Amino acid sequence: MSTDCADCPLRRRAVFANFTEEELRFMRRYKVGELVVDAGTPILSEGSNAPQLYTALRGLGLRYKTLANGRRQVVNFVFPGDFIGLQAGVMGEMRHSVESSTRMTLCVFDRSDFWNFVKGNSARAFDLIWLAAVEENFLGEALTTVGQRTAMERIAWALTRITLRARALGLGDERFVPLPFRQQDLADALGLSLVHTNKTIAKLRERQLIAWSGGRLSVPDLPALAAIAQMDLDRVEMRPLI
Amino acid sequence: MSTDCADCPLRRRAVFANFTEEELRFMRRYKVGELVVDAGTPILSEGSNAPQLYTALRGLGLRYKTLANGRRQVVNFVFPGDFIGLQAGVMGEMRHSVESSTRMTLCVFDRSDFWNFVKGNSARAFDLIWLAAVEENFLGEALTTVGQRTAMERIAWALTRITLRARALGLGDERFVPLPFRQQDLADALGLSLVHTNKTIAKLRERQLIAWSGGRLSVPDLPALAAIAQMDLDRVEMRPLI
DNA sequence: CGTAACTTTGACCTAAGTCAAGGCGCGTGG
DNA sequence: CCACGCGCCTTGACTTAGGTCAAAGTTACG
Repeated sequence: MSTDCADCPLRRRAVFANFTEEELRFMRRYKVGELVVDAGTPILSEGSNAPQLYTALRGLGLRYKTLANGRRQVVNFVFPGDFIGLQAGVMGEMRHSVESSTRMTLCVFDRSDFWNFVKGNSARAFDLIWLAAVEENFLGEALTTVGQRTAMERIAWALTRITLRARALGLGDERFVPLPFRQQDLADALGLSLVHTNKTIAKLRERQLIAWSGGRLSVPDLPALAAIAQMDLDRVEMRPLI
Repeated sequence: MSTDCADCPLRRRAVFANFTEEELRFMRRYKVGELVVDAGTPILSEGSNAPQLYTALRGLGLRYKTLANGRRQVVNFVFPGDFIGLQAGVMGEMRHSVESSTRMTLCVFDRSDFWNFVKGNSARAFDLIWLAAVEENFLGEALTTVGQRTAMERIAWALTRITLRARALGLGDERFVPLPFRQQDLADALGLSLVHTNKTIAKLRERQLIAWSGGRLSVPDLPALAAIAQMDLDRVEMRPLI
């Protein structure tokens, strides 16, 4: 059963820009359905010329690239509100794969409508540029993290980022945030080995800076964690929704 | 003396999509001038709310981020045709700095016109999305490189990418490609120390795979270099021009 | 309950980092 | 005109953060 855009679970969240009635009608024209996938399902794969684009509505996932030698780089984590398939929409081919880490609900669009979508509503076009710029910014930060920070700093950075992102979306409660990823996923995101990731997490745990088990993360003192990561906690940004 | 868009040095290059007369007129409306800067000049800086946006016309530069502890991550190299300041245009603030490595010529736009620009021409809006998606794709690849490849692979990857990019733009000749960056820049782009970068380059030189001196790079056997980097040489992409 | 998918721990190894000393080309000014 | 200084590249000796291997715990679940 497909939800109407007016009842989209994301619209209620404060992070997302508000839509007018007219904008809502416009969006409704492009939504072709809803997709629910189980944890561990491939959604798009690298090199594929996907006919469908998505917006994540519920659940978490991973974006990753695979090398010839089998190593894997997790490029980002997918949260509700993320647009999936921009590269396919614009370049005709995905350059990374996307897979669910929990059960996910996705809002489905047709790739063939992409151009009309951009043409038909310049506010939405602007939002897509915004989304792409935010992603670009994130990847620049991730690159900086993997290129310049120590293992301890990287892990602190990733957990801080995830906590911020999840809280902004109203996921979890004031104590816990959902973290359904495996340590291997985190390791692959940060360019670390699984073993070293595990040992570094253990250190953070000993120092009472985090508690992570059963797919839930608790960060009692976020500024302290952010300080380890050498990051500013300032800037929080409003995100547009596609 | 500002060149007219019709005579833009980039339009002649085959990589760039062609403009109609009408599109040309539209672009001309937004160009407010041309800027020439010497090598080593800061163009935009992280955190700044730049009033001007640019397209690189001639010369090469660097995008980079600086950490609290002074370490620097070079996020990308700037080539002719690159749009500079998208983040400022859309988010109001740059999240990385840009600096010239050679004398550069830049095409100047007003940030305040950005919204009208997007609104006034959906083909240009589409191009901006494209540009952002290409950058996102590049950063994902760079992240994968820094996260998963060895020092030797990283250097081979970077030099292959640069050679491809420069050749596509018609820079240099069939033998040499301009490479005005310092080894420190390359090291900062790849998350390696200067010393290790130098020693790795020396190995590639011994094996006759590259020759780099005097700001010029020669790669006699690109497929061999690409093979070391574990990359596909397939996909070459048409780029739009702003 | 069995088993497969994760996490944890310990012992050992190596790719890459750090430190330090030269080298080399080039521009400037005595 | 040459020498001094400065920015960049090169090389060698030594250190270390993080990787690899291997084996034992823990969950989650059919």
